[in-house]
Amino acid sequence: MRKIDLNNFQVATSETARDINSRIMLNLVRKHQPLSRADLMRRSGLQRSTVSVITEQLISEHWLREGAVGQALRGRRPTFLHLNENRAGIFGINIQPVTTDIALANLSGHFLAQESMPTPASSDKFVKQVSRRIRELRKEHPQMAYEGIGVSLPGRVDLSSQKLVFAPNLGWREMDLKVQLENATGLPVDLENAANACALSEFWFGKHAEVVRNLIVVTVSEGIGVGMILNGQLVRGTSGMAGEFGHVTINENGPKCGCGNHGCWEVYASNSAAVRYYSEAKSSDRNGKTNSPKQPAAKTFENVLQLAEQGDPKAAEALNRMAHYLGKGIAMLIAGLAPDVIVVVGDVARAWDKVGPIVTDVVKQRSSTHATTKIMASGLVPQPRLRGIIALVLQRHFGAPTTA
Amino acid sequence: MRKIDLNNFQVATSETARDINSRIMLNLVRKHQPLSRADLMRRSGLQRSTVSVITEQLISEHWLREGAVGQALRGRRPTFLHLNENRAGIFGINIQPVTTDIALANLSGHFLAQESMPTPASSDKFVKQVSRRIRELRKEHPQMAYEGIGVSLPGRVDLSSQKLVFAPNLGWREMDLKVQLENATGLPVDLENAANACALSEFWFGKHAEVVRNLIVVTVSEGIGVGMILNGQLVRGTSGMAGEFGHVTINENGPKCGCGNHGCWEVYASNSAAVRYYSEAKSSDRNGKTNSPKQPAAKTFENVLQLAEQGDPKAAEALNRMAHYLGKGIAMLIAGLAPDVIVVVGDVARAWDKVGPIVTDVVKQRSSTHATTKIMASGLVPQPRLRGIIALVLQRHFGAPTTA
DNA sequence: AACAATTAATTCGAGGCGCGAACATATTTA
DNA sequence: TAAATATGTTCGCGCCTCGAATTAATTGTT
Repeated sequence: MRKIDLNNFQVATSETARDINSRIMLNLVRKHQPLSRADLMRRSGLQRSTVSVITEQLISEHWLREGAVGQALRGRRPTFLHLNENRAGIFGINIQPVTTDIALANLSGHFLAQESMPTPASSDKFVKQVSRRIRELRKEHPQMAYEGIGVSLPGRVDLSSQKLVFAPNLGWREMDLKVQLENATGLPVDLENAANACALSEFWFGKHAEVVRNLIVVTVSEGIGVGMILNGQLVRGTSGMAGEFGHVTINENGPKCGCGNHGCWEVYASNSAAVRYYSEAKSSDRNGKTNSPKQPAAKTFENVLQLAEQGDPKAAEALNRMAHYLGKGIAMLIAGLAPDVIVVVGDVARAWDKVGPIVTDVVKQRSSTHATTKIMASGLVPQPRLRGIIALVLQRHFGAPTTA
Repeated sequence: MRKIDLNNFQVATSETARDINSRIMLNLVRKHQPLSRADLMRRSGLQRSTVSVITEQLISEHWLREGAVGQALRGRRPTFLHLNENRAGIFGINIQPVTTDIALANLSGHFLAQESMPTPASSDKFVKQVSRRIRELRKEHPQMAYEGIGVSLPGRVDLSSQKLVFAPNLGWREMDLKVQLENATGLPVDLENAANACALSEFWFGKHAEVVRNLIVVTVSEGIGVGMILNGQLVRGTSGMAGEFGHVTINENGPKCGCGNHGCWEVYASNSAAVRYYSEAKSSDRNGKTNSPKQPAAKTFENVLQLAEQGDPKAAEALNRMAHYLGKGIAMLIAGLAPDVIVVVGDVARAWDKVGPIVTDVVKQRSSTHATTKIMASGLVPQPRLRGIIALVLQRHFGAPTTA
């Protein structure tokens, strides 16, 4: 149960009940469509009359549309209701150090357009290029009602100022991306950390989305990010800094991390770590017997994955070590937060047949508690960052209304 | 923003708005009392007429009572409103391995009675003794309207079955304490883990309670427990197992923990750890030069605290080490969850002048993020477990209503 | 002492909303 | 063709908040 926030509450008006119930109905249609008014009545527990009125209102506001007439063994046939998917067009932007993706999605999270471009060197150029592309896309899809823009970032967004802070991998300096992009496009902009976006993606579009209320996403790339859904909502912490479990110290005397400390989790379990493990194994080989003079170089994690796939034992060993440490960190998350599901996102998910069992083993060995967390690799939801960003904007209409 | 849980939602009725607004008003009075109807109007933003009607209703339901007439420079004088503290009597029971506390509190969290007894050896005896004592207390305070019983436990409570599980320090076997106690007393019973209870206590009665929405309590005794308030509500995780950060591995090769693993955080930072550090230092002395033949024995953490207070260097060193490891774990919590406040509860809080600075140092050294978490010792709220248990029951009436 | 100004609190009609019964519509079965 | 059954709509009732008007109580001014 939530405590009422007396510094930021909202009283109920005469329209509050309608707001609550129409959101519930909208969600029921989203989940179970197609659905008749009678179905909605049964699933919601509202009166037939109430359902009728709310449905009429939602249709007039273009949230729902009537579809085909269904079958019935006896009696009048039901008129099916559907989400009007074009009611809200959402732009999703996924900024990563090298590449930036832009997508246009509808209410169902389906992409109407998707494209990539090199990430501009400065935020000014970014705003210019992206806003031009968005103007063009709007012209190409004039039938949509545009809701807003969601941006996934490889860093943290300060909650109060909505400015980008702490994004070491991106060269941009602290800046007000939100206001600039809003001014350039005329659409409302929401910023969100990439790990949080992935968590939202799994939470709204994942296969377990229907039952799970506590879910954690671990994004593994050059670093490690954690996005947490607890009690059915995103955990952002003070000023949006929550989720930096990647910088929890695993070993004080470990290698130095980009954050300035030593032996952070991401130093041991990120893609970069696997590459390091591989090259270390290689060089130790050179120092000893050169039993494999033709051993190929692995400059990227992609290489390591491929080599492991091809049966290279050193690459497999590097993956093993990475998986081992991944398991340690995940064990920490399970002990402390006991989520229903932990989803691993990133290139490593492609080798989950090898990595997954090791992670599970390490976790099993360390879990004394009765927690029954499922660990799985992403892949069910393609483009998790973009999808999550869509979900972020989606929440405005499908999320629980803010009452009290 | 929360996602609506379609497996467990609540539609709005015509009374929903009243429910929301009267809870808001109840909370406003709780925080700012005494308060006039006009004050409530200004603070809530509701219409004067609405405030008047809701006030009348809350008075007729005995939640509020009218008090003195206030002063005003001009115009009619306001009639002050107060919480009717006796509207709800709540029994708080704090079970610990050795001692069990029973308290009777009113709506304000003030104790009308408080007593202790040795913890019974079995749950059957516990139910018998406690329910008899509660019957007697009810007779002694016949003016109260009794709301329920809250029980703080040194273990985890399974969310779905509401049974006590995973309480290694308590000798009782897995059992249905809730139902037994409800049958014996006729009052509704809520069970909660002790760390969670402390978190609730700080959240509802602590000095920062008015502004903070993300708060973590670390309870330090024989083990370490963590209670988390995130997004203004308790995080219990799947089936109530969240918060076992005490069993996160700090050092794989460390001493064995009661949970079966090695080198858990609580092996390094609990009271028991400090006692171990002290006795290790002592024995190493014996092996070397016996420079302090009269060095006293320290069998309990209490001893270590006293010795450190008296200037014993070995005891101070033991506390230092404990503080150091406490800092490591707290740094993990800050990196991952970025709460506004972390409160340390337990005997160690009494030595916070020595322990606090060390903890802060370790955290500062490790925090690369911009999180601005305050770390403090408890002490502001006496009897945190009992108070938290009161808060747990309090939430039924003062918490946000469950809408959608 | 009388009256205006000011603030507190109540009253009352209007409009939004959900409830539930009655009614209209549509289809199958006897 | 009539009864049975299911979907969907209409309408009056009661609950709720809003906002204007009204009553109540107090101070300052003339």
